[in-house]
Amino acid sequence: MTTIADVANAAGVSISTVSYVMSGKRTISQETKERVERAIAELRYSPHASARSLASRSTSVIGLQAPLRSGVDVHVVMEIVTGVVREAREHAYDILLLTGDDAGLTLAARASRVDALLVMDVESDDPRLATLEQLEMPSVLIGLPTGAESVYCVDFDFEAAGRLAVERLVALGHSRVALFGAPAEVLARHTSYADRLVRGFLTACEAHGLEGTVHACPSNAEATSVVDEVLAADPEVTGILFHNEGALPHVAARLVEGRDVIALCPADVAQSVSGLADSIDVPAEEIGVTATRAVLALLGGEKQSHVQLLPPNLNSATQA
Amino acid sequence: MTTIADVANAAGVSISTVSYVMSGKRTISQETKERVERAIAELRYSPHASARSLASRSTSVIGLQAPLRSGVDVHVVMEIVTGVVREAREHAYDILLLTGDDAGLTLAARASRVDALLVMDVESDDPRLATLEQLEMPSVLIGLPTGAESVYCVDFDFEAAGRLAVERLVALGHSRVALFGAPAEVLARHTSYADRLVRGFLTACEAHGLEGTVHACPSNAEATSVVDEVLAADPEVTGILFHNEGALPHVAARLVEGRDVIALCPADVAQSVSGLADSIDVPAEEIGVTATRAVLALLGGEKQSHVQLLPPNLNSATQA
DNA sequence: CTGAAAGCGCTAACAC
DNA sequence: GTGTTAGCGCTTTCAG
Repeated sequence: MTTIADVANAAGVSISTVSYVMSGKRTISQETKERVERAIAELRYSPHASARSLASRSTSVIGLQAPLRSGVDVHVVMEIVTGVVREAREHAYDILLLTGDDAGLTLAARASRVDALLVMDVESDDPRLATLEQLEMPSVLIGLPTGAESVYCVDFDFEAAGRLAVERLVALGHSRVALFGAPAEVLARHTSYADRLVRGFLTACEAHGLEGTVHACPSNAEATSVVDEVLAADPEVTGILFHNEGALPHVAARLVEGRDVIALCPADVAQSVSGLADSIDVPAEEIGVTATRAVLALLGGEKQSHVQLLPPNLNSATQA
Repeated sequence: MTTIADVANAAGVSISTVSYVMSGKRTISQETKERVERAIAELRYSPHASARSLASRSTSVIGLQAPLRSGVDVHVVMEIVTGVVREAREHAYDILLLTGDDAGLTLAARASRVDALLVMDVESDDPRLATLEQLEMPSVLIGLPTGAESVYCVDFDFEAAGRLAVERLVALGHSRVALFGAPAEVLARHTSYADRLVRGFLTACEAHGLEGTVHACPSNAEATSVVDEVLAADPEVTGILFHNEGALPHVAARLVEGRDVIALCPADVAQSVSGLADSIDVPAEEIGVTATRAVLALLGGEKQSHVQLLPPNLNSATQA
């Protein structure tokens, strides 16, 4: 293992000079700077992460709690994680994957393994909020718990998306609409995004004097029976907001017969299903990037708003 | 921040005693042991990870290179990662998520950020093999590059799965069979598992004197046109091995008309699609667990075989 | 513009 | 059975 001392020797300078060349925290003559950089390159030196964090009291690691639990939309999760990792690496940060429970956060934080925390799969009344408070470590939620003013939150604006969808369906002339959403288990634990979508949807229905119903939906082929039942029970439902990427390919065909379906999912998924009226993109990777930027800003001591919601956009099929 | 010195003070012992109580590396009297443990609990002490790794020259972190690139089967990737994280945590190891490129490995390894590496999305002739060699860090591939005797590899035995499927189709009486597999891009870069499945499939076809063809398949609704074309061009194809989880729900219906389809995918996915002849389970989470165990064994200095392939099992629909 | 040296919090000899 | 102490490799004062 080559250390900073090896580099100092090779370059004929002191250890601190090498350190300062790397950090740029003090002015170095062009000449010594080059000598040091050459030595670094020749020796393929790269500083020992633990030694550095011990001395500097920071790790350049962000802890990420990603949902490895059932019911979540794997595709979206993966894209968010991709965004997080990409943005973090761009700023020389690494991502430590934490387990989903409360202990995952606590362990990483208390052992000073990470500089900050990024928490996914947030529930409306999330038990981890209290934990985060205690840890007093910079942290950002991907999601939006109810009445959370103190924490930092980043997410797609599912509530606005619900409203937008209803407004579009109204414009298309529908008077009975239905939301097919997350699996029952996700709704049952009041996952933040599912709650907010439902709220936006129902609020808008009320505002427009529509009848709107909400239906949990399994993420696989079983979705077909749910859809069939609902539509059989109420054939007047002609406008549909569909928010379940896993189920979509199974039900797309029977859904669009004489109806308008707005799919809420990543753009590529929507594209692969034909016959949809419109779609609203879930910008998953962008969520990850934005959340990571928020964390980095926090670490940089920048002030910022506590809640950042990415606005929904309607992709009109007729315009394409 | 509470340090080991605080604990030592509170318990009225030396810091080394505290250290030894935690590691169990020397015998401690029951009494002092309890005093120390009480102090640890009261102070909520947890050792500083960087300080520990600096002194002990090990991090308790495993670097994981997961594929965040297109074409891969997100569902399977997620399950593998789940298995990895779970097994790692069970042994007090954390997972650092590395970017997919060559630099990701090198950076983490040279900075001593990790004790070992776990590499996913392996290609038959993977450029990272050379890199890994140089790094001389314990590492395990999830996949099986061609002619790799020196590295450690864990994976599902896709080649055997290909043979097994053909044998089953033969037993069902088919004489013309087709494999619908990974997207073209995945095949093009010779992803290890795709290559091996094709090899097993074609080998077995030859052995049984069958005509077998292989077709790349997009992971979305576009798969339908591929399937339609192939089946239109050769209506005699009655036995099918389908290895593309993303495409399966789109094509299942039209595929099974008068044919037998064996799906190669995680059990829950297969279950949600009806009308299949049989399925072969891809035990994704188990792959993750097994690979992690291999890494841990390596770290523990245990000898083990270089290649571990999980055998395929046929789930007969008729037996269910 | 550069060096010397004091820690960062822990592990693991080396003492007794 | 327990304490003392020399590092681990780096950052950052303090001193020129």
